[in-house]
Amino acid sequence: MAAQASGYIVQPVSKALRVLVHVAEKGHGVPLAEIAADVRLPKTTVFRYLQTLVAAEFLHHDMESDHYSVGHRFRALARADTSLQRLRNLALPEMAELRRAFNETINLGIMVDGHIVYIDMMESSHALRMQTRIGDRDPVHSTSLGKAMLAFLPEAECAALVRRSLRARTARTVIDQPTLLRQLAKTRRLGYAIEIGENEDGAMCIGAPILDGTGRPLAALSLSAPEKRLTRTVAATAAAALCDAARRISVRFGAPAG
Amino acid sequence: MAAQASGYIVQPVSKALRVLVHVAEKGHGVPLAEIAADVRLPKTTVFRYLQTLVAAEFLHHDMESDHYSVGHRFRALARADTSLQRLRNLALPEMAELRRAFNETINLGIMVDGHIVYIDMMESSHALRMQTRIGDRDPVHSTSLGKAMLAFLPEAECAALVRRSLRARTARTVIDQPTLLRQLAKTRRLGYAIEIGENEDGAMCIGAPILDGTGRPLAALSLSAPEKRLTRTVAATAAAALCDAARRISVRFGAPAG
DNA sequence: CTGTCGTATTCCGCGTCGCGAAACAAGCAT
DNA sequence: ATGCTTGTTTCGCGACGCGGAATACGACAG
Repeated sequence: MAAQASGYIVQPVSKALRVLVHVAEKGHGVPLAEIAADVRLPKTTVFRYLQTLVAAEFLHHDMESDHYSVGHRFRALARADTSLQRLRNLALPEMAELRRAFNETINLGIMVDGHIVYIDMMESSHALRMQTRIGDRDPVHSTSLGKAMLAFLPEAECAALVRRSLRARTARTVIDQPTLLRQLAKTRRLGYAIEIGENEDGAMCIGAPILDGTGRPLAALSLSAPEKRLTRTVAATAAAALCDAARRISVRFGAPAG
Repeated sequence: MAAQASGYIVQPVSKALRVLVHVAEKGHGVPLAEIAADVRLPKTTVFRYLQTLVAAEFLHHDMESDHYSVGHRFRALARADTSLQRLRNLALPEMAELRRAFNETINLGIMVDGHIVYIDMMESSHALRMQTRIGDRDPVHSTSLGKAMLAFLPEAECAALVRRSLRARTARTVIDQPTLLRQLAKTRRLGYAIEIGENEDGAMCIGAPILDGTGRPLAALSLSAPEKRLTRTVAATAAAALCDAARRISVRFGAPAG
């Protein structure tokens, strides 16, 4: 194992990972003895690592046969990661096309524990342009991305998020719950969300949700621009284009094509 | 953390996994400080875990921004696991149908470091039947599963595996390399492999490869039965059925339908 | 250029806790 | 029964992981 190099290697961790890799690489359940032999570590040690990995649900222990195999925590993480990978790949060309068509900043974001985080972005070439950095977070209720996802979340989850205290980012941020719910209903009807100066003074934003096969929003696309530049008619065509793009991505995730 | 219960939890491992989970759950790169704060562990400790996780390539460290994100080792494991999951799901109904049609033992196997390992199996109801256990391994060159996969492997890899010293399992095991290569050429032509008493005396086996979108074999299906019971004509129809089943699974993995 | 953050690293001495041989238990063959 | 094989538990030694504090680096402001 190439576990040296940096002097800051924590042996237990390093060795436990070797065990994890070994179990994951075989497709089937493996017994303790075999693992210990293959990884060249004392049975006792491997035993402890396995217990720990099982407790963390990275591995699964089948009591019947005393075999170890990959656990659901590991699978869940993997799935989350690959779906993100996939999302980026599918979204990037659509975003490029949107940027080309409108020359405004296009964002791709997901929701993580009640916040919007930007996972990709293409900037407009205007000197005056909206800027967010990948990895940044914004509140759900003050962004078009957030509203677009909120609107298509299952009733209960949406309600829970709206019920939290809503912080005002600007003078125009809507912090009144009934008002927000009304906007969400409208978003559901139109298929896209709008936000004007609610997150950043002078900026506005249009967002459309990307849904998976079950109808759950897993991300959203948005176009953001200075309020002045987005005339009513441009905004309308942009909204349509965003919805089209978002829908094309959605179908690749199993959403109904209609 | 539900890391108690069993008294055999290794703290460094347990805590490092928490760090891993945390990084993987956010879709984007995370800086050390944020991780440390979120996981409620001292910066120094988290730092060491990160170093270790990066060394094992479970995480990736972007030197530019000093951000940590999931690494390719993790991705590779995840991919391997999910494709196996998928394989089982797709193969099971096909296997059930084959078992029903011929009432012989049907095996599903993959190749792992130069051996065939059985990852699923459905038994015939005959008293005299072939039996392997899930997780068992057999040589590549003495099984129809192995030959089926070998034949469709890229030239170089196939050659490397054939070049190894071939151990004889029975009197009829082919250990002569030219002979084996000739059989593989035939397998490529027919689309399936045959083995008669080469792995187990009195047993014979027909195997067909499951290919992915790139044409690489990722598994194989086989039917195994006592040599006596498989007449020439039954063998022929079984081979055709196996190939059909294998092909149906292959297309689900992106292989050309033709 | 100089100070002041806010990061990521490095140092280092303390004492925890992970280690692994060996003893134990539980199956499953012969 | 008796030998195997497996997983589990015990226990005392001392390596090594720990984390506070000190340092280095870099970004930004004045």
